[in-house]
Amino acid sequence: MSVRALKPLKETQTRILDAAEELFMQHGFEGASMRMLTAMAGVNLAAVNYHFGSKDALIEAVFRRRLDPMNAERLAALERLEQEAQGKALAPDAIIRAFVGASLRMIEDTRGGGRTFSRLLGRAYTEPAKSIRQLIGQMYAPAMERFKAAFVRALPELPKDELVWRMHFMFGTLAYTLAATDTVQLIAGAKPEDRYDVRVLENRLAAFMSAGLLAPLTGALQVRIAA
Amino acid sequence: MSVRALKPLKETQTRILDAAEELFMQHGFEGASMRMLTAMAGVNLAAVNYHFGSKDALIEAVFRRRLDPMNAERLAALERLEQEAQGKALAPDAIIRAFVGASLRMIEDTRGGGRTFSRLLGRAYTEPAKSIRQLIGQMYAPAMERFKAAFVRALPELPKDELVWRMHFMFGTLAYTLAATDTVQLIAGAKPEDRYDVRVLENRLAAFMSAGLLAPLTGALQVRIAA
DNA sequence: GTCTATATCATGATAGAC
DNA sequence: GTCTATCATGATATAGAC
Repeated sequence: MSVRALKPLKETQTRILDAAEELFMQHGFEGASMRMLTAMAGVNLAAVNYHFGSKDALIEAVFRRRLDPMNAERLAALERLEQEAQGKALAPDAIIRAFVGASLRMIEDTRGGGRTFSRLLGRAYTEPAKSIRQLIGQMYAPAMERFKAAFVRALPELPKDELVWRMHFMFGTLAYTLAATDTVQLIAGAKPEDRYDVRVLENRLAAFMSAGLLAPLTGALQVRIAA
Repeated sequence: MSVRALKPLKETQTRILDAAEELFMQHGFEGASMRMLTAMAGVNLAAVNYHFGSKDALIEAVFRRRLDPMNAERLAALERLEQEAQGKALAPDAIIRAFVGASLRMIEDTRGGGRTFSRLLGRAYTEPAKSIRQLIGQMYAPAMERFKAAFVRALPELPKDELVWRMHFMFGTLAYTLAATDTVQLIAGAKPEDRYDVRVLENRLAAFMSAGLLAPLTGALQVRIAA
């Protein structure tokens, strides 16, 4: 056994990021103080400023650590679908699953903190602080453009602005589901210690979203198309 | 003109509530300090504690002022529908509109602060502080029970736990839409000063939600029904 | 890289004069 | 009811020893 094994298993930065993830999720970005955070991580109060520069920079690092790989995974899934389709239009349901799957798979990662992060992420979408919403918006922008283009090709008859709204609705459904994973499973009668059955949840979500995305254009909506 | 007209138009409590609504929406509950808040309201720092007792009690008052009438309106709309139907099952779309309409009508109220509150409300659903989610959960509970019962009668063939999930998804769609009213209209190409066309938004939302609620049960979901 | 100690400032709450 | 003044606490950030 090397000497390193006696030291803390994780590097200081990682332990700070893990603690920050947990505490930002529980108490919000303003509610979680650097004192709470460094205490949980088992590091000195000054360590955050040394390694990250400031609390704001730490917040950005927390998101970047998970979001960059997640969006890369999303885009890879979409590109794989498009290659398999060989030029044919994709099924909307498949596009939805490519987008949603990356988020849901993170819920399963209880040990690595992915589940904690997914709840944090769900909350961040409606975070009051403009800087945080901008930050997340920037990280998502490239993936969102690609998925929008895929939906446009899959649903050429759906008006573009209607598509934007429906993508927005789908995003809200996902965000809220991520944020409230604890609440839902209680409502649905599961015990807190139950592991999520992510595949069933993906089926539920995809069914709901697909139907909503493909909803008929009726009434006042159709008037706008005629015009 | 009476002497009263020369004094501030609104009572102190009201002005505090209005300022709190605005600042809680912009900066969150922890981020908005009592100093910011009393400065905006044009009242003394000590006024909050005098009139409400504490910051937490103020938060509760902010929600109660709008949420109690809103849920009463919701329930009244549902009961009116049921009376008109004279025992027949309601259309799911009509139930959805009864629930959603009360929230959306609040968006139109730019002058009275309803729109500000609706954005605050959308964010509060994913608020980290447990006390606030509990507070809102309690205020919503009676209405939620009644609407769930209405959905059960309208969709007897839909399994109960599936209904709970779909109500959850609908709630998320609405919450996110309320929280991001500013973002969406920019995405959709509207100018910030445009007033919302709430009837069109209600049609969009109802179309999406109805389709999602009535989505076919396929694949893994159907396995669960057979079991 | 890690620690202690501290600077500087903002917070929620309250006591007590008016 | 409204004000001023103040308390006790906790916040982020940093300087400087080790």
